Amino acid sequence: MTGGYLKGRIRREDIITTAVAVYAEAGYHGSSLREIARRVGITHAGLLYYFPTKESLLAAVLERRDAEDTERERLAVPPGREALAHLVALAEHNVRHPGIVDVYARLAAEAVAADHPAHDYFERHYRMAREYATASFRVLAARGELRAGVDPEHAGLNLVALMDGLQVQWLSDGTAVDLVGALRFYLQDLLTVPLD
Amino acid sequence: MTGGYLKGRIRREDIITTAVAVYAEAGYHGSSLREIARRVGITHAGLLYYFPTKESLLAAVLERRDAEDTERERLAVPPGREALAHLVALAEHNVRHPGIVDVYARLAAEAVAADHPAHDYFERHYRMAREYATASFRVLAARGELRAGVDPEHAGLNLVALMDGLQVQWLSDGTAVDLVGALRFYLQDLLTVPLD
DNA sequence: CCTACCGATCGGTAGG
DNA sequence: CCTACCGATCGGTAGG
Repeated sequence: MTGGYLKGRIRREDIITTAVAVYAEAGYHGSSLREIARRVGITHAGLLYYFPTKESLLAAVLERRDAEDTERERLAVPPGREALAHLVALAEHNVRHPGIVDVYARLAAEAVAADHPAHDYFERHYRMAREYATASFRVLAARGELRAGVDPEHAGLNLVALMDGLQVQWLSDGTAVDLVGALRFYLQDLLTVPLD
Repeated sequence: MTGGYLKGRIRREDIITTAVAVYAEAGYHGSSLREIARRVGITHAGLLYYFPTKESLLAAVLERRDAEDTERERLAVPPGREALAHLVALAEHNVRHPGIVDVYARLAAEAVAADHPAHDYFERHYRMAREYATASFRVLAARGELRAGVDPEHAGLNLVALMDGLQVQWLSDGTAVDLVGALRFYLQDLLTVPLD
């Protein structure tokens, strides 16, 4: 009777995917379980059968993102020039999928509040992103591929901040902001060798 | 009988100041007129006597910010090296007043949604900020004070994005992020003369 | 500015 | 998974 389990797993994934879309439109606090459930085609009480609280659904959304990110980035490419090039590729991917960008830009801003249920997640997320970026610049510096005077720590922090900030402006007005071009310019300007 | 008008004006300002604080904690959609009114010491119906809708209060908050910014920045310093140095000073000021940073980081993220009441405000705000930054880099370039190969347009967009992104990380975890140092590093690295 | 109220919506629970 | 419900809260209005 694994059929029952399979159906439940598919339904759970369906709910998470729908939640991502609704969070993108309304933020976490602005989203309702009833709206998410309606799009899935069940009642909000039915949704609570799968996720017992609103917060537990948010946790599941963030866990999925972590799983995807870990698979795509951290394990796939060690810190270095290639990792930075991959980051540009990720930005290109995101530009073609605005929904993904939207959710995390909104959640990150909501979660600066210390009592937000996703606060710890984003604090950890940012710390790891900074360390990964900084490590990449250190590798470049050791190979003499980093322009003289560039501090890996500052460059790493600024890279993560830049990606976030570009996303907000690009979401606000996509026609006025060349997200990928600006990111590529920032990175190439720091290197003494071609980025890719 | 201007006393009545004066009292009303003071009360209005009081409501706006309180709204800024509540928006910082809960965002715009997460804030309630009742909570803002409670802190002011009136009922939510009383608040609606001064601001007939929730949205009209948000508009008043943004208008005040515009007035402050215009006075402090646009008119005071023409685009150029000094304008960039002033931007660092503004960041130093903001770091000492986290509440201000908090509201606008939250609102900007909420307002990427096209139907958000502050959407147009932020679209305009970002466009003007980009133009001001870009103009500053153009002035530097004309004087030979911009490092070779630096595109003023990219540098301007990236400066605005960087400030936004740094603010979110700094709000998330103030102990781990040197906002002013990172901003100063970014700017100094683009110039061939001392920033200040 | 207040009291008193409206319809709508929220997250969550009981019981099946 | 659903029906039916709970207490709480929301923005806004009437009438003073």
